[in-house]
Amino acid sequence: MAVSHKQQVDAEAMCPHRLVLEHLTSRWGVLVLIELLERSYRFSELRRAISGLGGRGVSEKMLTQTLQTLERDGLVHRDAKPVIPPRVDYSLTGLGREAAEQVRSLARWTHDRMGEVERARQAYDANRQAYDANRQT
Amino acid sequence: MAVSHKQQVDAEAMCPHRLVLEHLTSRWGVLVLIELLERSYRFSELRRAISGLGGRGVSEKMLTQTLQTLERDGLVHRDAKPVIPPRVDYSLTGLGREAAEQVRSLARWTHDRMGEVERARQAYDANRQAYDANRQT
DNA sequence: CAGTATCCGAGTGGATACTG
DNA sequence: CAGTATCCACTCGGATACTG
Repeated sequence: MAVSHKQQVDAEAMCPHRLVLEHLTSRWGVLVLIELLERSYRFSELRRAISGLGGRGVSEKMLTQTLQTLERDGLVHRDAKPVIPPRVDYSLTGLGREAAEQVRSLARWTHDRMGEVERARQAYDANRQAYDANRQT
Repeated sequence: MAVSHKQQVDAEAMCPHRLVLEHLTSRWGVLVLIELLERSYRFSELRRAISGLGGRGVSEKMLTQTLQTLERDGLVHRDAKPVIPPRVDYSLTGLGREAAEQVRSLARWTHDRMGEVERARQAYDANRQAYDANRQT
C-alpha cells in the first residue's frame, strides 16, 4: 500500500534535519551504514552480515524499512537487477559515505572508551546502592 | 523505586558498546549533549533550552531518564547543591565532551546537507508516484 | 530471492499528579 | 525547583504468511 512515509515520527513540528539524524542514528541505520562502508551488499547478505555483529538479527521488515528510509534520504543506492531470481544490490551514495564515516567514527569512539564507561557505571551503581541502603532504615 | 536500569533495551545479547551508542544517539541524548557543550545547565533550564530547538519539548520524565543514563555512562556530571529550593547543575565530563563533539559534528553535517537530502527525497517520491500510478491500470 | 501485508505484544515516551 | 510515581496512547519492531 505504498507506505506514504508518514511512518517515522511524523516530523510534526520538528526541524527536518533532526529527522535525518534520527534515520542515520537509528538502531539498524547505524549498522547498515557501517556495513555498507565496507562494500555493497545484497539484501539477505546484508541481513546476515548485520546479525553477525552481535545482538540478534534484523527482521526483514525492519531492514526493508531502514533501507527505504536511507534510500529516500539519498544515502543509499538501490540497484534492482531484472533477473530471476531477483537480485538487488545496496551501496552507499557519496552523501551516504560521508554520513557513514562519521557514524563509524562515533561507533569506534564508543568502542574504544568502553573501559571508562564501565568504570563510571560501577562507581555510579555503587553509590546508588549505598544510598538506597541507608534510606530504608 | 530506584529504577534498576534494566529499562533500556536490556542489553540481551547485544555488545555493550552498541548500548552506549544508542544512549548518545537517542532522541534526547543528542540534544542534551549538544546543549551542554555550550555551558552547564540546571534541570529546568535545560528543559527549556531543548524545547527551544524546534520540535516540542522534552517531558520531565524523559529528561530525567536521559540525564541519568548519560550520568551513569560517565558522560554527564550531576552536581546537586544542598540548598532550598534545590539546585542541580548538569555539565559534561571529559568523556562526555569528546562524545558530544562528535555528535554535534554529525548534527551539523545533516544540517548542512539538508538541501541534497530534500532533493533526493523529491526524486524518490516522484519515481514512486509514477510507479504506483501505472501499476493500477 | 526480495520483498509486501497483517497482526500483535512489549516498550517508549507523554500527561498528570504528587513529594522533599 | 527537581524530581518520582502512575497511567495510558501509541509506535516500534518481531513473527508469520503470502506474492512476483
